[in-house]
Amino acid sequence: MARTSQRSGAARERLLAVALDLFARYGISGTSLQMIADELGVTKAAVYYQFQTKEEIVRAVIAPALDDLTKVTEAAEAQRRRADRLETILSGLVDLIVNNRRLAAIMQADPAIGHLTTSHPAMQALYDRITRLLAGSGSDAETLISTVMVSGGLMIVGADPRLAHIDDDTLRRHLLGTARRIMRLRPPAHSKR
Amino acid sequence: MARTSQRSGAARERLLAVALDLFARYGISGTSLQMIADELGVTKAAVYYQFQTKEEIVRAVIAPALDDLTKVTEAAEAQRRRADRLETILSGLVDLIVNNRRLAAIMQADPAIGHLTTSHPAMQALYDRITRLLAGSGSDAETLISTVMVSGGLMIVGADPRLAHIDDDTLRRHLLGTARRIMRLRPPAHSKR
DNA sequence: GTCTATACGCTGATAGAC
DNA sequence: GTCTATCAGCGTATAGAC
Repeated sequence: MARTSQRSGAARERLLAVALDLFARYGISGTSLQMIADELGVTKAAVYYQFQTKEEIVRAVIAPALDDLTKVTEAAEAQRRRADRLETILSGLVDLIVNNRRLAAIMQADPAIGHLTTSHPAMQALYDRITRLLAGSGSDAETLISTVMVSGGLMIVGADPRLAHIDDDTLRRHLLGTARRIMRLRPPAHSKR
Repeated sequence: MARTSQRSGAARERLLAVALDLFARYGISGTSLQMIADELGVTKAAVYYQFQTKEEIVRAVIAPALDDLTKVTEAAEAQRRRADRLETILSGLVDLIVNNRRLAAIMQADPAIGHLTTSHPAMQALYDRITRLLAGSGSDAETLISTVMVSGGLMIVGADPRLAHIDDDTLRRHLLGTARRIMRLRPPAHSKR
C-alpha cells in the first residue's frame, strides 16, 4: 500500500517545505524538480520517489489551505440567513488569504493552479459552492460580476508586493471592509467591531 | 537593420493571430513554439526567424492593448480634479478589458506576463502611474488595498468563464459600477446615464 | 526575406540496479 | 529509499538552401 501520498515521513515534509519556499520565490513553472532536488541535496529521481508528478507536489503544498477553505465553506453553508452566509464566507476567505499570503501569491500567479482547479472535480465543486454562497441562487449579471470581482480581488491581494508591508490585522480589516462594499453588505450589528 | 520586429510582413501578422488564439486557449506556458509552427504549417525555426524569443511573441501580442492602456493613462492624468482622474482611468480600464477579453484572460492567467511587467522598466513605470491615479498621492493602507483589489478584480473579470455569456454592454456597465463602489466614487452627474 | 536541417542544454518523467 | 541511465519534448541557436 501507500504507493505515494498519505504516509508522512520526514523526507516528505522537508521536501514540501522546500517546495513551498521555491514556489513562492520563482512560481510553480519557474521551479524545476532539479531545483528542489538540489536544495535537498539529492537527485531528481529521489524526488520522484516521494511524488510521482510535479502536480502531486503542488497539490500537497496547497492541501492544508484547501482543507481550511472547505471548512469555511461548510461553516458558511450552515448559516440560515443569506447575510450571515455572506458574512461568514467573506471573513473566512479574508482570514485564509491573510494567513497564507505566500500561498495566495502562488495560487494567483500560476496557471498550473488554474488547471488543477478546473480539472479536479472535487475542487471544481468547492469552487461552485463558494460561488453560490457569494452570488446566491439568483444569478443576475450584476451579482455574478460582483462575485467574480470579490473572489478574484481577494486572491490577488495576497500576492501583491505593494501590500507586503501592511501588517496582518490592518490588511484583514480593510480587506473585509472592501469585500463587504463590493457585495453591498452592511457590517453585522452583532459584530465585535 | 530590422533584425526582427518593426517591419510588418503578412507572415508576421498571421503568426501573431495564431499565437493570440493559442495563448487564449492553452495559456502562454501551455503553448509551445512547435504548436504555433504546426498551426502555420511551417517548422519551429521559421517561427524563430520572425521572433528570436517566445517572450518577443508575447510582447507583440499584447502591444496593441498596452498602447491603449498608455493612452487611457495619459487621458486620466490630464484631468484636473481627482474624481475626474479616477473616473477616466476606471472607465478606460473597463473598456479595455471588455474589448480585450481574450487578452485579459492571458495576462491574468500567466506568470510569464508578471515577469514581463516587473522586468521591463517602461511597463513598471506605467503600472506605477496607474497605481498613483487610483490611489492618489496619499498612500494609506485602506486606499492602497482598494486600489489593488479594483485593478486585480478587473483583470480577473475579463478571464473568468462564468462571465463569458454576458454581453459587452452589460459587462461594461456593471464592471464600472462595481469598480466605482470599491473606490467609493459617486457616478458623475454629467454622465450620460 | 523566408524558410529547413540539425543540434545544444534543459525539462518532466520512467525503468531498473543497488 | 535512492541511485544511474535514458526518454521525448521544450526554448534556443546556427548554418545554409532558395
